[in-house]
Amino acid sequence: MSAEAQVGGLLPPSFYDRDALEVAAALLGAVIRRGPVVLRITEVEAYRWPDDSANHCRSGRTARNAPMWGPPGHAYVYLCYGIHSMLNLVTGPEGHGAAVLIRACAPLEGLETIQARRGKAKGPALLAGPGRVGAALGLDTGWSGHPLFTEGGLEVRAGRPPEAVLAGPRVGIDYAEPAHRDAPWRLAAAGSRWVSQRRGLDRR
DNA sequence: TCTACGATCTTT
DNA sequence: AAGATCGTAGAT
Repeated sequence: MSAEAQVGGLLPPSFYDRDALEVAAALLGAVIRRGPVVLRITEVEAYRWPDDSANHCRSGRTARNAPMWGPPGHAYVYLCYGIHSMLNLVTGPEGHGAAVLIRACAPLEGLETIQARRGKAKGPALLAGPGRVGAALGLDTGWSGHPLFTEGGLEVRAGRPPEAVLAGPRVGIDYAEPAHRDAPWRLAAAGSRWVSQRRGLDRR
């Protein structure tokens, strides 16, 4: 069976219209496509609403996080450390500031394009780490707010979920309150090579 | 306006 | 252990 045959239809906005942690779990195994590049999601983090002190929306609406407050099923892309374009998928009803960060993917198609977009970057972990996912898809902040359920743009499609899932604390949010910093809101496909910073993840 | 720093990744 | 690299948010 080809990789293409495992790719389902576009996920509708209703798919995203629930708690970010639920959506995160359901997104493992789903497929992201932009042009020739097709990726399978292997690692995600939920940024929930309300009551999540690691969430970009924790202190209200800003120009940057505006898409997170909007309707579900849209991209939220922001620049991190001046270098990395981070892809999030907006969840929950309009008015809730929640999203799922895509942390890692397995490449299905478009390896040549991905390779070209890597530039001089080295290392075997091609798509482990949210910065690399953004780079592989050729994203920048101009994609923030883009719908994910329309043909031909940035598409998210149904896929086959993993057999087992790992969970652990989210990465890089030491500033959050302990309850949120330690919450196991990071999920990954067990046994996948395409998972970043494997430490701290346990079978749930 | 100014300043500190971040949901990162690589190299040393 | 630290550098690259810059937009954003909160303070002034």
